[in-house]
Amino acid sequence: MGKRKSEIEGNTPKKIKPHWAMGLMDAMKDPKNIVKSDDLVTVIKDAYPKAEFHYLVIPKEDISNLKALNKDHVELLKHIENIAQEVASLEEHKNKIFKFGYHAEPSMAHLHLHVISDDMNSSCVKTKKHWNSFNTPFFLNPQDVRESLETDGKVSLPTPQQCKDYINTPLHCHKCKYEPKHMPDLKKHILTHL
DNA sequence: GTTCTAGAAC
DNA sequence: GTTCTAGAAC
Repeated sequence: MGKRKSEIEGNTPKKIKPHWAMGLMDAMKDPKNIVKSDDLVTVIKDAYPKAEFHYLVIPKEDISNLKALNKDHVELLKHIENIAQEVASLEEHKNKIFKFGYHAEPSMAHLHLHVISDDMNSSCVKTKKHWNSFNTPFFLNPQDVRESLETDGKVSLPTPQQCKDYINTPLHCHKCKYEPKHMPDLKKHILTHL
């Protein structure tokens, strides 16, 4: 293995978050985004929903991402999952199916659990990455995340290469065997499952 | 994360 | 010629 570019150039390998990655902080503070909150978490609507309903459950404790978790956070994760289930069960979501997951490599700082209806029917879904981040193993099951934390004291994550492969997986419908030619094709196709 | 757009794909 | 996607953004 060759040296990484950052090492060759003598840069610090530690990544610095760009300003846009801090967006959840501000979104969390703005009352108009807040769906519900308690001592431990805030639930907001995703600013660019990737389905008809799309929420984020965010702990108030400053946790950057899954890598920052330890066994002391297991109860918090259980709480996050419970709140996610509560939000999904709201009356306005009657007859909707929801799924829950953490992105393996989130773009935004601050731990957040996605609570998203399974229709994927949204004008904000535009790219293969959008699609695959919710419809491949890039979308991590919350129980699996919590159980690996309980067992190992840290969250078991796919490697960066596995993440790339998940995101670059050829497009496929999440409800049937259909393999679309491209995103506009897929976006038309999913309307048949509504 | 989004926006924009060059050039690939058709 | 138009549609679509992938990569830069100071």
